[in-house]
Amino acid sequence: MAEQDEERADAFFHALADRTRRDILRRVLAGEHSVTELAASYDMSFAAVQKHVAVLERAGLLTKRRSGREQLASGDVVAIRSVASMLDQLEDVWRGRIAGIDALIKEG
Amino acid sequence: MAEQDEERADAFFHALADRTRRDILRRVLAGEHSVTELAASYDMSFAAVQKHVAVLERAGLLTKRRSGREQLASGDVVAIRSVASMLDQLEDVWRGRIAGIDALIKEG
DNA sequence: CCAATATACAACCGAATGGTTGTAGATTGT
DNA sequence: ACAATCTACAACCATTCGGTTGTATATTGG
Repeated sequence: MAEQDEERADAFFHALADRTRRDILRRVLAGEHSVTELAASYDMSFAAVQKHVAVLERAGLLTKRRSGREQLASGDVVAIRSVASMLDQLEDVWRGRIAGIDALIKEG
Repeated sequence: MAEQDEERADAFFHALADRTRRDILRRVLAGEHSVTELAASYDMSFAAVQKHVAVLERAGLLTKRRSGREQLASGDVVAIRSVASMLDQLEDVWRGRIAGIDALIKEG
């Protein structure tokens, strides 16, 4: 896998490795929400939530759109699909092992 | 999602958020490898690699089997599938939004 | 039995993470 | 114009992370 893909993978998985961020992602996948709206849902400071949103944005899992003084966040389902496809690639490696074993059995 | 699932998700995504660990996972998905064998592949101490293996093991992405003085590590494809299904659930949330929009359009 | 091998784990260290408070810049409504 | 609102970001702090070295414990081969 290319270096750039590894960096993307680092960012993706790191962003997903926090339950507050996963929860934020669920909300913004269901529909647009301003940062203030999101922050109201959690027992932590606005700044903390804003940082979580920024992590998700840097990872490309979420995009923001300005609307007046609000910043409306939206989940990016395409990015989520690309994380899923990384896992599929891991599965393919495993299938390769099985295929190898099958080949050995058939050869035997 | 239940508390226990969130903990599993934390462990899964955290384990996957490091490229050395993802690489180890690829190797042990392809076939069994001892910790020493794995350690030989990376430019870091044996102890560092052993810790990475331990993180993957705690997350349930890898299992070990003793063989003499060696510990043979093997990737668990079922665990990987369950990470993928967590992403599928996120996708479902997004589909719910689309379904909602479609409904609105049809109503309108 | 004993030396070599394979693993595990503790203690430590610098950097990153997840949280805080405080400050400052846009934008809006009156 | 100006007070209120929404957001961004810096500085700080405790904890976790990813690495190190060193030590201890099994297991094996000769």
